[in-house]
Amino acid sequence: MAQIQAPKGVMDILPEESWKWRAVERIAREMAEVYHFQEIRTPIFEHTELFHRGVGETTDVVSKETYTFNDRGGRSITLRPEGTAGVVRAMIEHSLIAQEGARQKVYYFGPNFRYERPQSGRLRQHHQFGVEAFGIAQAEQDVECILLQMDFYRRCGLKGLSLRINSLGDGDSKTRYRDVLVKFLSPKTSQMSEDSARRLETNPLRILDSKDPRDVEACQGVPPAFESLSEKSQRHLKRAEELLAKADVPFSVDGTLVRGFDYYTETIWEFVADGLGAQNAVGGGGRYDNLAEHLGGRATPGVGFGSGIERLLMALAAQGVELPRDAKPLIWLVSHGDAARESQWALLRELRDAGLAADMDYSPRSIKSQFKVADRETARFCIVVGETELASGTVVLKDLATREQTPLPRGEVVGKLKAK
RNA sequence: GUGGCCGUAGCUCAGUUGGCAGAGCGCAAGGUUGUGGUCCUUGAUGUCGCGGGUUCGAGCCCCGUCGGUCACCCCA
Repeated sequence: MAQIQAPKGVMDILPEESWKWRAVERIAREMAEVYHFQEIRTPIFEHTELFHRGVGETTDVVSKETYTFNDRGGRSITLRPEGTAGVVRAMIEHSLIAQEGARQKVYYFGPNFRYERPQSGRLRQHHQFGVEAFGIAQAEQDVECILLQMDFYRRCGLKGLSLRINSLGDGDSKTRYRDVLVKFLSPKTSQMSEDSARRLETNPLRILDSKDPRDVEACQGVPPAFESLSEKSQRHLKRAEELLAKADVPFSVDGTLVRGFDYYTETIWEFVADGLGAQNAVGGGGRYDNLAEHLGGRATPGVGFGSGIERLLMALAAQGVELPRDAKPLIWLVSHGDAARESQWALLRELRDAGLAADMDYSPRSIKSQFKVADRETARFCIVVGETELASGTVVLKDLATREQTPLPRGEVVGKLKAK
């Protein structure tokens, strides 16, 4: 029988790895809650229309990378390729941003799906930790998100981080910059890649992101985005820079930084980390002041980021960083003889009732083998029972690290271990 | 979607001009019929990714396909 493999580009997170995921998730939740964000969980699929309108029809992610299908009722459904659109939809749907002055700060954790060719740091299912803050237009909110993101990385032990920021400005500034780009690049259309020549019509900002040597050449001397900013947008960017500097956050302003989704306005940013391959961004974000209105809600400013968990773990591994492990100490029950095994089976129940992590081997192996298994399972203590102990109503408690063995009345062992 | 490299035991990998499928690690049992990590002995485990083709004979050559990996594209 042919064996069934996982679909291309997805990853199983096995027990030897899953503890790292839990460590990262724990840190993410702690940081989000310290910054007073609350968790939100939205579905992993939505109506296709949401991403077309929210993320943008002309983005690569939506136009050629979505998992889209008709469900049995004939509705067009798309597996979410990013987290923001669904969160905004939920905010509007549940009237959380319907009132004037409403503010909401939420975080999420979960999978995203993009139909791409897998490579280092790029999968068809990947996971993100993200936050979104609604209702606050001030640059403080942008910087709060950046600080939270950075603290999250630092708490995970990530090194070699660099932060780039830029501003696309409000809607008018963005349109103005678009026109500037078209004017600047149009004479060079013939020297650019076909993709970029096409983007000149559909999504000129994306051309700035191209690594094609022809496009890089064409973009030489391109005017930076901040030259097209309105006065208000300039002030917003200046304020964000000022706040970052005051917080001693190293960053650089990159006037040609752009991001893959159409909804961004004003501040955008990206964190790059050492230890990754060609896909070296661990996370990025930005402001999206027009998105809520664009999706049919009340006009509400918003800002947030998404951070890739796989990439974070990859960078941490490459940097040799150890994440904190929070396993309960394991107690392994060892027995000699059938009667002793029966007795241990009962003790196992008592230990577990007391909330202690305990296990034993149910096959009649030799004592030696039982210890080997205990060792392999990284047990901290063994409780040994044989004929002698059964007869005297005692157990032998062994500390596997020190090899120290102490006989105890059976009735005392649970309490003793609970105290450790 | 395009291109390079790679698919042999659970893992890492050898496998000669086409001629009996291998090693190390891991796993199991034993080395005082009651004590682990080191050491020693013995043992088990394969649809050589899958499907065709060439050949007396294919892990090896050819075609296809699936998967992995890296880069482009794009992004986390």
